[in-house]
Amino acid sequence: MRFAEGGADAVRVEPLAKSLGVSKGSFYWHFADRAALLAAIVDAWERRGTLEIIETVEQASEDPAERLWALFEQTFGTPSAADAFENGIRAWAGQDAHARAVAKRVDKQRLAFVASLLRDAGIPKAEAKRRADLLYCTLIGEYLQRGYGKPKLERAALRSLHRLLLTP
Amino acid sequence: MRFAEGGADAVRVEPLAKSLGVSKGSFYWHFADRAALLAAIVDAWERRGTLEIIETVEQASEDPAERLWALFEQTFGTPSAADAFENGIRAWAGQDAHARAVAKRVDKQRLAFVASLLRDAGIPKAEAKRRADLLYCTLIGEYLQRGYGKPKLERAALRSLHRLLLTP
DNA sequence: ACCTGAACACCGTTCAAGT
DNA sequence: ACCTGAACACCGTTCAAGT
Repeated sequence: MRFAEGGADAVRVEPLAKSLGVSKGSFYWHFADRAALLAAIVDAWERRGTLEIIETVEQASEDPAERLWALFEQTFGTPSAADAFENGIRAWAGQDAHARAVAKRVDKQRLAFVASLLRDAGIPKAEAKRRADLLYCTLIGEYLQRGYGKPKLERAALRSLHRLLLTP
Repeated sequence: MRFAEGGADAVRVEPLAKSLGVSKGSFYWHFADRAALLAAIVDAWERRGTLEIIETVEQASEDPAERLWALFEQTFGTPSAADAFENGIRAWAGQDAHARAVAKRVDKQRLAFVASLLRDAGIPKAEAKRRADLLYCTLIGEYLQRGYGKPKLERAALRSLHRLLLTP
């Protein structure tokens, strides 16, 4: 999808219509306007953006520390188009109310999950929340950097982070 | 500046010319094209984006741990237009070669500075580098979230991070 | 040296008209 | 129910012509 490459501005109706071999007028039968198409893209992301990862992590192990590591591998692991998608959404959330609402909901769910993981690993509740926030910032910062360069955090850095987050 | 609000796409020559009360044709006397204007914006950011912070931090204290805290206050402190500017640059670096080159240079300089701060605080070299990467990811992740919501990391989270980063 | 105005291309949007 | 084609607005870019 174009969205994963150039973000919201790369989603243009005339080129899209051309690549589908229809007139651009036809686009307006399917969507009210360009904003509606973008909203549909954002909505699709919301559906995929939470449950998938949580399920994988919960099936990975029973041990909280191992679960945290499984989460690291799922999210910091091999770069994919999903990273670029995240960046596009967040950049666009700065300008679009709907994208903003969706991004906030997704963030909230993910943060709650990470915090519960850390509590299971024995970190007190308030500190678990703070560390979840830290981890989440680190993750989306890493994604942002991947958008214009190589992955920044290799395995050794992730192992450090894993250890630091579980420090009593 | 428009760039701090909507990023690179918010920088348009016709509206700019209109707001300056000149014809848009006149714009092309001062800049080769829109890309050249954006390049100039990015270059100005590069000049401000490194030295300022480093100087402030070095004057703040002699003690490495206090210096690290001063860095936290400088960078995670009160949100400003500079945060939004960072986001705009990084988003655009995904699509523009010049912005990418500048962003990488800035990242490199800042990371070297943070790593040296951590080494001064007694963290071994390789681990200092890893932790610098972690801190930097966290910072730009925080900035990205500020683009569409309230600051995520409050003082308590920052103090946790400060302590974790200095853990032997 | 700096600006204007007209021209063209590209894309978003609308809409009457077609099947 | 779905599509076309023409029309209009907005903006990037060029360029001959003005001062």
